[in-house]
Amino acid sequence: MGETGLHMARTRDEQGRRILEAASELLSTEGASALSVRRIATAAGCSTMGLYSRFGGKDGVVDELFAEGFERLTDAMRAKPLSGDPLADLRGCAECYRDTALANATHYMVMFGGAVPGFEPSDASHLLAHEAFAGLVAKVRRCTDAGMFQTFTPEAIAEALWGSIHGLVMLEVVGINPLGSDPAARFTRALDILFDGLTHG
Amino acid sequence: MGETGLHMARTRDEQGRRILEAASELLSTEGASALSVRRIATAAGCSTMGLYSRFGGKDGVVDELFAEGFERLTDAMRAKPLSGDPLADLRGCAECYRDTALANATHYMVMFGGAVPGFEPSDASHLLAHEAFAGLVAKVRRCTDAGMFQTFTPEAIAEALWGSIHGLVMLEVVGINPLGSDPAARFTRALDILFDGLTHG
DNA sequence: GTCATGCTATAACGTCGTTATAGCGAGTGT
DNA sequence: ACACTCGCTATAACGACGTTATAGCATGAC
Repeated sequence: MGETGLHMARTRDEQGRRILEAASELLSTEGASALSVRRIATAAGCSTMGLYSRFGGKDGVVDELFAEGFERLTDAMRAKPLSGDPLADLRGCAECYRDTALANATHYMVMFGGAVPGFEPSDASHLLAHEAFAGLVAKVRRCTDAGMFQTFTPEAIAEALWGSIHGLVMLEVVGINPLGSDPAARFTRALDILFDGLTHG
Repeated sequence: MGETGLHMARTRDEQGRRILEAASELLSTEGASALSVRRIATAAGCSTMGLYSRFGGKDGVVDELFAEGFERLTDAMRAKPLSGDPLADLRGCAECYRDTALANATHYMVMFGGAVPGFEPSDASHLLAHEAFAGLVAKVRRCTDAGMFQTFTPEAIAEALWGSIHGLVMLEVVGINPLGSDPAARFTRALDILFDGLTHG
């Protein structure tokens, strides 16, 4: 629950940590619309200027939440132990991605949904996102190295996988479900199709 | 360019049409952040109350843009003539979806990206979205009827396809591209994998 | 002719992100 | 010990936002 990212505990002072924790709590419990400078400052027990002196403004705080979301995603996928079956590991990674995204739906909307109107992630945060993607590429490469996928490069496969997974998760997070079907089963079926295509059926 | 949806020309008066046209123009040229009540009213040549008396507020106008976006999507996909090859038609439908979404990127962000903070589509607009999905299901059913896909029901396949396509398009619209690869080739490769999976490779 | 009704435009309210400003406490040079 | 600078604080203000209240004014009914 309350545990936040690692770097914030290192580089920020007590007040800065309180601000980030208050912002993360607000985002988790009330969504991105609750992320106002005044509300964060009040919850953190300081004035609005506390955000500006430490983070340069609202976007600076949001950028930390953006990074926090990616850290949770990468950490969750990294935490899964590797088995002898690269294919099963990759599938587990996809399921783990979905579980983590749903468990941090409001963070996910900040990361990919443009939930904070003018926000653009910093270069450092973009790098975190890139690292998360690199982890997926590595898991795909284990399959291609084992000769399980023969169509494309690991990077190309990871791109297609990530895009597809992202779309399915995104529709689930925002609650779009034209047929009212079970999202978990829907996700599993989509993975079935994708993996059938990758292993050439 | 300036042509708007059909229903707005029918049911709205001159001023209402001007408001919707100004809003659509603002969305297309400057993005969702330019969609403020005051700016729309000024561009339409009326007072802010003109929006409230006709559309009940900002969300009423945004709901029309939401519907307009779905109409453009369904119209574009319906406009493609059917060939004798259901599989090629379905692929063409997917490519058409991407082309239309990219050509109306700001509309697409309103429809799926939550670009307007508090906006929730009306029931009527939800129905339009459902109809768009039904069109995709019909195109999938032509393939299953021809015995080309044997794994799942047309609805389940359409769900997986739509989610995957949506994710790839969404990442492209917001400019996320970790490897800097060509988006069109990326999209085509993802479709290759999906269709390989559907036809059992 | 008088009244009611509905649309109009203006003004106001509360909130937003951001900036300007003034106060204050710590460190520094002499 | 004292004046001075500097960084951080809190308060207040600015412009813009969505929305609401209000008053003016047209038109139709009787």
